[in-house]
Amino acid sequence: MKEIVTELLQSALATLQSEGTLPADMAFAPQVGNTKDKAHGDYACNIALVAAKAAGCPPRQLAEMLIDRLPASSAVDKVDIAGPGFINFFMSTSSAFEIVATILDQGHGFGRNESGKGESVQVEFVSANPTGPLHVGHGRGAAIGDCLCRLLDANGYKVTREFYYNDAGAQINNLTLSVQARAKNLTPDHESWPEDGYRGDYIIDVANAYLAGETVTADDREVTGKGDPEDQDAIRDFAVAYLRREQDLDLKAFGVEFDVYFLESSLYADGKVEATVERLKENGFTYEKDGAMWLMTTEFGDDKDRVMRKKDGGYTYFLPDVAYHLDKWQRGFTTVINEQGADHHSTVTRVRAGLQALESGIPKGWPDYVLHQMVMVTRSGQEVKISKRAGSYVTLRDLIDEVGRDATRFFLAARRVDSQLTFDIDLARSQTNENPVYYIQYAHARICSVLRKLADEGIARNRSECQGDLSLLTLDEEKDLANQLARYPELIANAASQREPHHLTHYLRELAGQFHTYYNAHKVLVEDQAIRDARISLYLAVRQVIVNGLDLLGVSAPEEM
RNA sequence: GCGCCCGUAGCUCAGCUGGAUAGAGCAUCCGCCUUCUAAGCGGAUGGUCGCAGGUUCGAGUCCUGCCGGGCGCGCCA
Repeated sequence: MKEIVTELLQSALATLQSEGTLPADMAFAPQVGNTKDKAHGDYACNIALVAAKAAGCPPRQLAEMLIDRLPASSAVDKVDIAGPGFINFFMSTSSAFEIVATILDQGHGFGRNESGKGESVQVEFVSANPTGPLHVGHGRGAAIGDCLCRLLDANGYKVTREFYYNDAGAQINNLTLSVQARAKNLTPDHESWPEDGYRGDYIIDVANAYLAGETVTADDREVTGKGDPEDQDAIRDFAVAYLRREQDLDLKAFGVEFDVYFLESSLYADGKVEATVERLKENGFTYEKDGAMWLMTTEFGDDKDRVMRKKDGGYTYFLPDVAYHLDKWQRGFTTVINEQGADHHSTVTRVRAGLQALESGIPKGWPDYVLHQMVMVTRSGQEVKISKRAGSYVTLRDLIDEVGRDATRFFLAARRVDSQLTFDIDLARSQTNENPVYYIQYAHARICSVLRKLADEGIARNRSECQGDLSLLTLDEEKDLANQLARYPELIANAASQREPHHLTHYLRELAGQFHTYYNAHKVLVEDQAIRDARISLYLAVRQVIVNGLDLLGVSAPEEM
């Protein structure tokens, strides 16, 4: 619909250019927007204000000339000039409902497009260290990352979900020492408790399982506890496997699946870390100082150079990170999105700098980052403290167990990634209209309920069949609904390209609201069968879009509540 | 101190690449079930968009400086 208006305007602009009113050597791209106020019609365009200077006449006068040159279209009822020179389009009622047939025809495909042309995109998200269960912050990353993947898929991209498993380095040693300490029955207040050790109770569970000789089976490995509190290698292997299994279970409970688990240790095993170091040295961006090897990241916009190899010979986390991203590039991903917590934002410049220093033809701003801000959890208006090191924190699993997967996913994806998120447990649990998840699901269930009622009367409606004369749909609520439905494909395109999944939650809340309004104001199962059939078609279209939208969020659409 | 993010109704938040009179939900107040699920709907109240400048036909949106909050500033990740 919006495309039609755009085409009409383009035609009129071209005419004005050929007439010499507008310069022929300039390009004019009319922006057609949705109106906020119905008095302004269905669509509005500001091109007359934008191009007024080029035309050398007042905006309103230019608008008038444009309107005179708009080709005739049955989709447009009326065109007005308003305010300083906006062109308002009032679409015909009949054209507004064409979307209903389109939706029912396309079904689950409605809203999807092929703009990605099958390009391979990799999204890395969660990537939690195997040093503890996933917490709410990881949950936000999982909800956003997974929704982003679904959105990209809906836009015709070939998506690879990847989890970077940091199974080497200092934090793993720290984990090993912590489990060892617990295996020796030490408590965090003991004088020989490891400095910065993980104090959480889950470490006790790991230690006990290790001592008991339990066998843990994670998705990619199976390890049996050796039971020897002195064998650090055995403890490390067991602890990593144990926590990896826990995270697998957390993610499964959340309904998030990854295509690739990439092990940091494999970068060492495959010589990719060394190769990266060599390359950086060859390119002349390294130097020795204070017994360490530094990378000249300041050459690429960092505020200071960074240590890449420590005095003790080990690498800092960011060197393997660079090797890892080179590997991503070499695997052919021209678009890579890293979804992380904003507390890691300092890595962005570093990793990009390291990649530039490789001089491997990687573009400057590569890869993309989506950084989400912190999550605060509240219960009864009180903040529930999250402190991983201290061990008293809300795990993702706790949340899922308490409020359910649907509400957890929805709430964690419902805010702009840029702003901090308050997760209100009471709200997420509530089964009232304050809770957007239930509100939306209820709209879906209501439609299903009406269809059941209809079926009881012996009338079966195929979920994808458009029946009835849509021209009988003349109510304001019906047109509003149709317009909202028509907006969906554009929303999917924008949410993906802007990497802003939260738009989806807001859209669905609005759609559900409009549906409830309509449902309450007008009965659908009316005597007049022609009207009934047309309204049911509209219902089916609403249901389809709710299903499609919730699916992109990974939230279920129950048929009854 | 430096860097990044945020500041919109009493509360939680939208505001789509600057566009018309700034929008929802909750809370508060007033209404609606002999009608397809009241887990719902309608109406009312509620704002100097943190503050001050600047850019332009037009700024919640862009720029600068302050104020307030979060995060980061490791040879941790």
